[in-house]
Amino acid sequence: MKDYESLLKAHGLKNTFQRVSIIKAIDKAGHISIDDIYKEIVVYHPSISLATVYKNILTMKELGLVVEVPIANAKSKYELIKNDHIHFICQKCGSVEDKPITAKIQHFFEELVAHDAFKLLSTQNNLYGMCHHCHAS
Amino acid sequence: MKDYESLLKAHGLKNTFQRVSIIKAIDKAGHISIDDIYKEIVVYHPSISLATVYKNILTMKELGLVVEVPIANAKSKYELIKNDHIHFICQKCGSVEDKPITAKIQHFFEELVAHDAFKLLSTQNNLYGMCHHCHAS
DNA sequence: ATAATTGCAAATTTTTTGCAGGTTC
DNA sequence: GAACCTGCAAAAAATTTGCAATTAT
Repeated sequence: MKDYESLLKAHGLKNTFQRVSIIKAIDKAGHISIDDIYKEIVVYHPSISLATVYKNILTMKELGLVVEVPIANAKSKYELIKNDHIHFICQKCGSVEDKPITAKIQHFFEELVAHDAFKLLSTQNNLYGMCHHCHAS
Repeated sequence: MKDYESLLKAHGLKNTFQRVSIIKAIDKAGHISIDDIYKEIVVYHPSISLATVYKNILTMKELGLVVEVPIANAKSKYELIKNDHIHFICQKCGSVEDKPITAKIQHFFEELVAHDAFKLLSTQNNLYGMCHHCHAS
């Protein structure tokens, strides 16, 4: 991802410095909490308000630009919209990594929901444990 | 589940009316928010305090008796500990249903983490969409 | 009897809101 | 210039804490 301005425009949002900063922070981190988005931006743009981050995350979520990743025993993180995937969540350091979902699994999910007449829209698959790095230390 | 007293004892917790009520509410609902646990108990035990529910959910979570089910765009719900499974989450009515995870999926996850030297402890798989009932109406 | 647990009230933290001034298109 | 956005401060909501009284073992 690079052209954040177009991304905003495509979703009917005005192009502000604050918004570009928010998207940039999410894109850079991959997965990041609201608080951490704010902390990152405030360094180089001290006048930004936390309320602005909250408002924009809400808007971007509603427009489907950003997706909330709720995490057990932690605050939600946010990611830019992407295809369904699997999260490796380290319970020690809190890191979140994406892994591709295979067609096989996708298919399995589709079979599962079909059986129940559940209309599937998206999936979130969190694998909790310890990342390589934390496990080694 | 039926013998809530033994469940508490097994986790080293004293057997109080409040705790049994909390576990009973979770067991009955399957998945329920802290607020709703409180609302359900206060009807027949008006002196219970919301703080007690909070404190106990925290304790039970730490002891592994109860598991937090974080949900995108909603408050976390709680369930009694059980084997890993899949959640069907209706984005209209908020209902959560459990579906068994198959050996196929388990196996897929295990292969995936092995490849990354990630130490897998548990999984949470949320399928978001619309349940049969809401979809029909 | 002892240690744990509860309920209350207050404190803290998190999130939302209203609005005046500023900015984008 | 119109509609949209921002920052601030205040409000509301959610969660945690301290402590005296109560309860379980």
